[in-house]
Amino acid sequence: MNYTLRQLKVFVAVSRERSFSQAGQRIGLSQSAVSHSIKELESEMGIRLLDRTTREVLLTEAGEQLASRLDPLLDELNTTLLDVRSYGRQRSGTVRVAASQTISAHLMPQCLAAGQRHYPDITIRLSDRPQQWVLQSVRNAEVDFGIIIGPLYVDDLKTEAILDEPFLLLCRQDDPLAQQMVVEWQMLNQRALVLQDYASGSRILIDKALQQQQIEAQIVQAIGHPATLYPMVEAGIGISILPALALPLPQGSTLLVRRITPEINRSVMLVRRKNRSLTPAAGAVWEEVRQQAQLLTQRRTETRSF
Amino acid sequence: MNYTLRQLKVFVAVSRERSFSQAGQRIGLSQSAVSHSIKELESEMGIRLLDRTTREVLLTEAGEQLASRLDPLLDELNTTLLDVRSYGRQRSGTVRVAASQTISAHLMPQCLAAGQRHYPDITIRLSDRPQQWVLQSVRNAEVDFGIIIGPLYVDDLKTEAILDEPFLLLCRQDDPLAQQMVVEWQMLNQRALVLQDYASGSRILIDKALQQQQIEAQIVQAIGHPATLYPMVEAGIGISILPALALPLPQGSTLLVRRITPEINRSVMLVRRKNRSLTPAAGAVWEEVRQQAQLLTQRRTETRSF
DNA sequence: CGATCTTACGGGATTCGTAAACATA
DNA sequence: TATGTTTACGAATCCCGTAAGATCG
Repeated sequence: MNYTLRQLKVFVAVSRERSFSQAGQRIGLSQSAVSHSIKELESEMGIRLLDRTTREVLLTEAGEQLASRLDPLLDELNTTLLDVRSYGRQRSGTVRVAASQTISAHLMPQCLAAGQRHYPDITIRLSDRPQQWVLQSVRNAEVDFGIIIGPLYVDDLKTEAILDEPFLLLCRQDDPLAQQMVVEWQMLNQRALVLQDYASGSRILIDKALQQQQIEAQIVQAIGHPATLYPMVEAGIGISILPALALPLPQGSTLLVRRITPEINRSVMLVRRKNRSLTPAAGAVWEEVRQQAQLLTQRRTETRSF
Repeated sequence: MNYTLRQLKVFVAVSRERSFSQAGQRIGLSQSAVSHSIKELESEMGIRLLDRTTREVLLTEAGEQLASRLDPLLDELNTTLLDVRSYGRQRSGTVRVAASQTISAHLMPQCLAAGQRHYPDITIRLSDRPQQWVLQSVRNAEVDFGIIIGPLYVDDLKTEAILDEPFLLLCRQDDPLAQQMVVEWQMLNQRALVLQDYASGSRILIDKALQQQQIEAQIVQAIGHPATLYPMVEAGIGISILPALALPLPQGSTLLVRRITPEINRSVMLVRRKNRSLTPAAGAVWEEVRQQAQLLTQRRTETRSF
């Protein structure tokens, strides 16, 4: 059986209007096209559906039966398609994002705010977790997407770097290194370091940098949360290395920040399941985060700060 | 919104098969056609419905939603169309036929038998009524069609003559007219006639014939049912004029039948509402009656009887 | 490297509209 | 005769299939 949706729509239109020409006008077809469609539908049904004279168009018994059943069906079909389409346009629902702690604390707040502003109907649920958990959450589809620290190769997920920034030195004002505007990695040799632990994606990058620069590391503390670094350094337990995102320093801090050369960068990366579409809402949030990161980069370039 | 039934069918097929090529094979389309259909549907929906790699095809959230709602809908749509089509092919149900009494008694029995044989699922309900009631029943759609006696012009109904037959003379063996094989109308002048009443369509035709032949009518009895004519004539109350269909004579009758010249014909006509389709079953019965009439004509010609 | 989807493009079927023919009240 | 449907036919569109290209595992 080979019927067309158009034929059915035409038939329903005619059965409502009781006129070929008016039905055609209603659905944007010429009278002849309507006639042809009906004729073909009848031929495929093997039965006359409409009794037509020049004065009136009447439904046959079969036509009556078809029209009465087709009418609500086509309606529901249309509703279904409209629903799905509106779902496609829809920017609402809950979007789950997982991010490591530095990012959660320093990039996400702006993103959440901007997200609320642009998409009032989207609820963003942010989970701050160790980097490895973030990846796992993405793999398990527990979250729509994640934000991690790179460079990092994850070949079963789709990643996109959205921000590049240098690692910086954090020290007290009375530290010898404070004298220089730019510090060399070598100068960190044998110095006591307070670093984040491996829950942070940054830590492994710092390890790699120290190794590459052949610094003998004296890591006196490995901290879980980056905010704890400040009081540690302030207390003179050691100096620290932190990413630009950890700035600005907390209110009233007397610590100093210095560039380190050669510059070692880390990147912030969005990550999501490979070959899987995001929900429309998640897609919107993904874009929002990317834009916020881009905005941050711009602002840094303009002010020549980190 | 401009979606095609084919696109929807293709999508449902793909969502079931989880493969473009297999879906294509299933519904008789090439892989590329499937791809194109899906792409177009997605573009019209404004959202990706399927996440596809070379290894697997997965439904997105929107796709899942669409597929789950579309699947039963298309099923029901198909069922509806099949129902109507089978109704079109269907030769069952009740067909209501109205016929005047002569016809009910002498043509319809064979038609009913043949109808039962050819269409065991069709129930034919025959109503025998005066001619005027037959027409009214057809107009009111109380019956699917009627059978009347003509010639008769009915311009608000559609008529079709299916049988022509002469009026014949009915008399006793000892009647003077019995001597002749062919009787002239003139010979009926001043004779006592026993005729049907005006409930029969024939009566008015006989009146007309008598008038045309300038016969002075001496109608001694006007009978309701034709079967009553025989005992009347047998009893010597008068002679009668009856249509060929009223033959053969009842068992054991001693009466004779003679042609009358010039031959005056009546016709049997099918009649139904103008510009209205018959139900399939009624159409089948209509054809059956016509064929039976044709068969009767043939048999008469072959046997050279009336 | 094999299996699968996507894209490009030519050909064929479908379908549309104009206009004339036809039918009916 | 006026209104509305059917038919004929040229034209535009749509859709399919082949085949080459791209991608993923």
